[in-house]
Amino acid sequence: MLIATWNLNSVRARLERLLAWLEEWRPDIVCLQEVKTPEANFPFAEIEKSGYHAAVFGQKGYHGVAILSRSEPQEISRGMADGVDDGQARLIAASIDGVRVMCAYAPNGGTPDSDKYLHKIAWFDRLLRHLRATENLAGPFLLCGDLNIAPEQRDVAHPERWQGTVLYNEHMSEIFGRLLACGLHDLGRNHLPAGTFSWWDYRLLSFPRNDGLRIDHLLASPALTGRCLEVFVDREQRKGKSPSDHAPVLARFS
DNA sequence: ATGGTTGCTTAGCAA
Repeated sequence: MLIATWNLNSVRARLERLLAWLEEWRPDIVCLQEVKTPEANFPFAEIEKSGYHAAVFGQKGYHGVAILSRSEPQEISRGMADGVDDGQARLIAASIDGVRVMCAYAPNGGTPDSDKYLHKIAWFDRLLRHLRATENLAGPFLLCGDLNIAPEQRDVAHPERWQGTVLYNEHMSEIFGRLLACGLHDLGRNHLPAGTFSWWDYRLLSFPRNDGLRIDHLLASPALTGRCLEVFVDREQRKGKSPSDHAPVLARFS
């Protein structure tokens, strides 16, 4: 079983690339972030033609998440259902082939002194409550997505330059640690060598310089962690004509 | 210190 997470940065701007990539890897489940479209404009037909179901939580212009799967998704839930509505589509979950899969796009956080950063912190507080309240972390569970946190020094190409940013600082590492304290395992930490990244800024020739961060994650419950055979980043998808600024992260399970 | 690049939507924001 192959499961992937990919911040596409617009599903419509990168549909041809996505379809070719689905054909290349035929993953069983794909968590997409930043689809940047409401459900009404989501390319369901093209994706279904490729043999995939799509569960979508969309929004006009910004954010938006989706789960693609070869088997039909069950028990789809959108958002956190905690009475808070920040108007941002960042979370969708579904049960597929006996695995509970949650696809998340965490707030970026803007700058450390901004309201956006406070919103990021509050969002993770809500996510942790939501996880504990609604999901069975004792079963096969996977939290995938762009969490906008590089948890450790090994996840940052130039820690001295990134230290203190919204993507890499002690508070963010502590929040990431609280996710792990729920009993989840960071599959990338277990299977990827230090210095493996998933995102490179569009600016400053970041990718050619490999000035990247590992901010896209697959966090698995113990039931799944033991079945993880390998994790890899498909860097080819950061190359070529109009790539996303993120590369897909894939995990293979027995 | 600043700048640099995308996508969505059409000037400016978010990343």
